[in-house]
Amino acid sequence: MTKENLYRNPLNRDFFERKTEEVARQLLGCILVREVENSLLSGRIVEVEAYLPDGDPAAHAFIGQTLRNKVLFGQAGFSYVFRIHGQNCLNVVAEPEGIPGCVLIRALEPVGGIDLMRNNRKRRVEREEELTNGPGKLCQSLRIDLNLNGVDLTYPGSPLIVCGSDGADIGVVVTRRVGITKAADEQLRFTIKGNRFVSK
DNA sequence: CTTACGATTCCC
DNA sequence: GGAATCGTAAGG
Repeated sequence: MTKENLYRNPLNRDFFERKTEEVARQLLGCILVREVENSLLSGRIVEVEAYLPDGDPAAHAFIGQTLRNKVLFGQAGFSYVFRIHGQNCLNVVAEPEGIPGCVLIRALEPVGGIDLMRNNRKRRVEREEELTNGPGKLCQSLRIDLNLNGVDLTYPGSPLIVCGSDGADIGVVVTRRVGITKAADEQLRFTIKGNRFVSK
């Protein structure tokens, strides 16, 4: 399969309809592809965090369904985009319908459209790592905002999809989640070992 | 309507 | 170390 076709061939919904932690691990190495104005911006997922559907005080679903988080309670394989501290964050919905687990995409290794990513950033970016080594940064670089909340990431025609891993052998490191105050001790952050695009 | 609050980023 | 940032939820 050519590279071009590979990046337009998203994962099936079955992939996402599993335990949140399992989806988080398996997402490492997968390619996030954003289509904007006939251009493709893409990156390999190198850092994620799981937010569990039950008894996880740090999860947005913990307080029950609201207008903001309702997509979490729907089908797996959809995007959940929210804004915090003036920045956007991208999540992928996991688990069968009605069970509100999700995976936060925290960092990417840029694959395609790197010049465009630089243009999309508000600040001038020198090092390539700074383009996508944080949840807010990668959303800026890929132009992901609240308009992309609730997008079907498994539909080939979507402006945002997730494609399969290239199959490269990776080591996975598990740590505590970062940047949160509640349930911060849970070992729910997964990163690709040694990858330089993992956030600091 | 008002207010408090972050799953962040950037600058000093 | 601290300011900027802004949509959301909850309370008056």
